[in-house]
Amino acid sequence: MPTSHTDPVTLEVVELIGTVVARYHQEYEEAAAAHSLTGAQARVLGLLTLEPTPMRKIAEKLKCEPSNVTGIIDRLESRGLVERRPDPADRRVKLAAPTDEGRDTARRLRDSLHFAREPLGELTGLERTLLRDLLRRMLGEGPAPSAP
Amino acid sequence: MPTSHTDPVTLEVVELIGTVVARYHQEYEEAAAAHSLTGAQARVLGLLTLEPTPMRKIAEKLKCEPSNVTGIIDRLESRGLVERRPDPADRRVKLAAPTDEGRDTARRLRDSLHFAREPLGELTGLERTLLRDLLRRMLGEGPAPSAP
DNA sequence: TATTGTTATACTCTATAACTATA
DNA sequence: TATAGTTATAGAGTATAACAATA
Repeated sequence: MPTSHTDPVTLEVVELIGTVVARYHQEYEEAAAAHSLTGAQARVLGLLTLEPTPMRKIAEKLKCEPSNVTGIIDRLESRGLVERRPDPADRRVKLAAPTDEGRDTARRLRDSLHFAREPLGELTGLERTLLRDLLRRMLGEGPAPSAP
Repeated sequence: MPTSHTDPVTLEVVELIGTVVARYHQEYEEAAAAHSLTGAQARVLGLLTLEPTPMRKIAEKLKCEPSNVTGIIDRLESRGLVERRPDPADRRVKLAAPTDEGRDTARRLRDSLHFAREPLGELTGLERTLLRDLLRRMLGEGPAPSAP
């Protein structure tokens, strides 16, 4: 039963994943910088394009303290990419939402993220399906290897 | 020829890799914090355990400006985990090297990084070999699918 | 002249604690 | 009283520019 954590194959997979992580982050930061955004600002902006979000919830997604979100939204707002709206249901809450320009910036940024797409070009459709199923199982997102 | 960058499988793989990256980073930061180190300090300390390294080269590995390395090494040095040594071959160069305590801390930190080992426990040896070969090809590290 | 490391400066992200306005 | 958001503060990482020592 090959579940050892120190066999050569496992160690190499760990190292390869480390390489993937490093490349992913580097490209993400560069793509953000190309739009004059920091990584944190880019992440928040991307988050808000899904739906207007209370400050508190943004902090949870970012896994940081709520007080930090104030500054990040401040800077995005001062650039006209985000606005604060009142929540009709609870006057304590402020919803952060992207402006039209913010949505446009987020879209262009998303399109510029080539990583994990360029490299995947090396793999056939079958191999990508295989990779998807392996990653799914690894992440415990159900072993269901559905059809491509 | 399935090399599209927008088919459902590719998009899901991209998303899964994003999840892997997020989990990896989170656990790395937590492991570093458990040893009272920042992520950057932990990365540098790990780097130095491979070999004593000139300040300039550390900056290249971290992909940051050399001026930043001064502060990171300062903080590691003030805690007794790292020391600066002269380079006999070039008196301009300072080599950063871990102390015994630094090496010990780096080892304990490395042992505490469970990610990409725990999740891999879900996969059989054959599946891990498969995953390794897919990641290798994706990263352009040679298509050689050597035996497990 | 060019390179290595450092200093000085400014900005962003981070956590902590105290504050306000609502609930 | 409890919660949402903010402010104030301090520490760390980052880039830029200028500097001393050495090559």
